[in-house]
Amino acid sequence: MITIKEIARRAGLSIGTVDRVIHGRGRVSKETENKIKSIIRTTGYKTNIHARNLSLQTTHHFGVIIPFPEQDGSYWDIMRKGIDQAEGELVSFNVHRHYFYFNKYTEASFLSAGKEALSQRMGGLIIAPVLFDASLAFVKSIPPGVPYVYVDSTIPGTAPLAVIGQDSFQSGVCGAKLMRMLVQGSGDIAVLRMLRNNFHINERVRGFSSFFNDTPSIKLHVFDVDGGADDRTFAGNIRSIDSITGNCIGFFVTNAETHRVAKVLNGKGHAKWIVGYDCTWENKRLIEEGAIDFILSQNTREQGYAGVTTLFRHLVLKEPCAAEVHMPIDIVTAENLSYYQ
Amino acid sequence: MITIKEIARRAGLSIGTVDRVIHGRGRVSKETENKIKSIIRTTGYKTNIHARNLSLQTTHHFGVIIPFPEQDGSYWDIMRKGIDQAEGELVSFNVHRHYFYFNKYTEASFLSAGKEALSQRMGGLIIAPVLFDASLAFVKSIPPGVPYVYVDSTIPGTAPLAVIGQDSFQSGVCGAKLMRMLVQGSGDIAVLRMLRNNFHINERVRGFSSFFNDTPSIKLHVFDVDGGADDRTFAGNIRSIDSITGNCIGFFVTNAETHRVAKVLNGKGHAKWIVGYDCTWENKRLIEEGAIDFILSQNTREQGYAGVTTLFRHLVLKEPCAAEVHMPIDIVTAENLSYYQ
DNA sequence: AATTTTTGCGTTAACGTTAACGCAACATTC
DNA sequence: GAATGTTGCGTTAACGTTAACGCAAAAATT
Repeated sequence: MITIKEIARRAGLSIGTVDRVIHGRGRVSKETENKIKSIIRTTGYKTNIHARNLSLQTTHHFGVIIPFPEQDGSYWDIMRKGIDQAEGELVSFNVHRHYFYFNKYTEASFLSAGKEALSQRMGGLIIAPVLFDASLAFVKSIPPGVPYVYVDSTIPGTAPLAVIGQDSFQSGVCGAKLMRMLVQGSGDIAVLRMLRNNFHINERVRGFSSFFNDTPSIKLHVFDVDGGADDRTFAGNIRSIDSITGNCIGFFVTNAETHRVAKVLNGKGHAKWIVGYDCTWENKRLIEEGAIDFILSQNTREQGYAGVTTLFRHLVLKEPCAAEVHMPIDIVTAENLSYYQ
Repeated sequence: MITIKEIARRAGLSIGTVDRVIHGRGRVSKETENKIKSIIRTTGYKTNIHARNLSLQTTHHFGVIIPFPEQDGSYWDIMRKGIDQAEGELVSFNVHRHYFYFNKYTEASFLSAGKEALSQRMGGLIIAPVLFDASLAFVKSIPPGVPYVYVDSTIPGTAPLAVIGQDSFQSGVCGAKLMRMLVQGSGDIAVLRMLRNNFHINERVRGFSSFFNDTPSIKLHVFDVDGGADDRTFAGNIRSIDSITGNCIGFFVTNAETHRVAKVLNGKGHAKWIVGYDCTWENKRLIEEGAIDFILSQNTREQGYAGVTTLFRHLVLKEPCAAEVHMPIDIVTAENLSYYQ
């Protein structure tokens, strides 16, 4: 591996000049600059990461702006696990994560979390842009030079370092395939839209429905359900949906609140087929008990992990990284449950 | 972060002595040693990885002893992808992998590959111990100080740094669950044991069968099939199995040769349900075409990746690592296919 | 013409660890 | 008692990069 010293020797210059060229710090003649750059190109010089970090002696602070861990049925707690794991593996590089939580139901909460992250001068940001307008506004206030990656969702028209997420439409299709295997022949299926105006959830519904487009023997009923309601209200809503349709034998639940639906419908014995989302603790427990049949995992933990490593590769290793990371659509059921978290 | 220099200062000694204690290089009095060790404990000293690597300036050579990539329906080529990816991510650490392929049908081939790896003085080894006796013999000849990790399988009674693999029994159970959904009601199912005396394959058969223990409406027929046979012979064997049983509507194929079975049975239109193993190129293509219904992935790519990173964490970072890594049992079907490799 | 500023480069200490080397003081061997 | 280990420690150069500092010479401003 060629070093700066060797480049300097070949160019008949000092390492200081080479360093200035590499970092574009100026105070170098055009001619010298070109000479050094050509040597760098032809020799394929790569900066020694250890020497750099030893010399720089910097700590890297990553800001993580996500909803409170317990929201969405503790969905965000899973992501935190992945983030913490990544931080643990990168201690040697002085990488530290700082959480700035927000309430996913109020824009002000998001904005203040973002503001706080910026005021604490994070070197990079991991953002869950679940609130579209607030995210758009906030992202514009991020100083240039501070890279940010999106997890879970994305905001078109912005310039993140990377987008990490899952194809929600296709996951809906996948859910439909599983439901089709459970509900063979003909029957009615309820699709529970757990949030209005949520891109992910709408895409899941769209993907699910598309699968049954040419299947007249299956009838879909789409219902809006307030996933944030208290247990009593929620149970009442689910029960009334069940009684309205009467003969729905399958329920597709479009977010991590699947367990709450399962508890109402399959609380005493298995009565309905249930396909839902996300490997939260509660959902895993209910799969084990047989109350949920399939869970589609967003690989939430891996999303968090990938968010940190992406920032790490960019900020610490200064290496290029993929602009889009598509998480696989994991199918989780009782028989392979224990290997997912 | 505390440094060696600081430890030396607190102990009233020089950094040379501290270094000797840390590396157990002797030439230090018992009393001094204890004093330094206690300071290390109380301060939680952790060696600076960058300084170490900068100083050591070593290249790490990892030997990878696996079957020829094209064997087992190119199964091993997938693992190679994961290994190469890991190497790519670790270039900064001067980590290099060297392949020593063997023919999985001859022990001599394995032994010579292993011998060659040792003669080239690899710092660590990744071994696929698919040949039990040969692996056992070889592993005994590995010099102490050269760590090795197993991928795919394991050899009890040996002392690998880590074992990376999948619970084959449980994957068989998982395959049975999927088959049960495809073959509802009653019917006959063929189980193709693709290799004799192979631990993994036998476990998969055992897991699959156990699922149907209490299901009298399903009748299982276990057949031994030579997965190494040429296409003509192979097709003949599959066809004769099909005609012997006559009414088998589901086929459980216990290794990556699933595509060859699917080509024979579902070559023209979907006639039989097929559940098999491993996301090889051919298998993926046949899932897309609808000739294979479900594939259980061993996460082969991730196994290779984990093999390299495990050695890396041990040899380069000198950090502890998990002794057992269980890969999830990924369920792959047409609707989520594109996100797996 | 005298001054300040800019340009273009070299020099150097520092980051933390490693391991070779040096060197007293003491112990052992012939 | 002279020669030869051994023990227990300190000193130092090196690894490659960074960035502050210094300093001529040339250019620009008074």
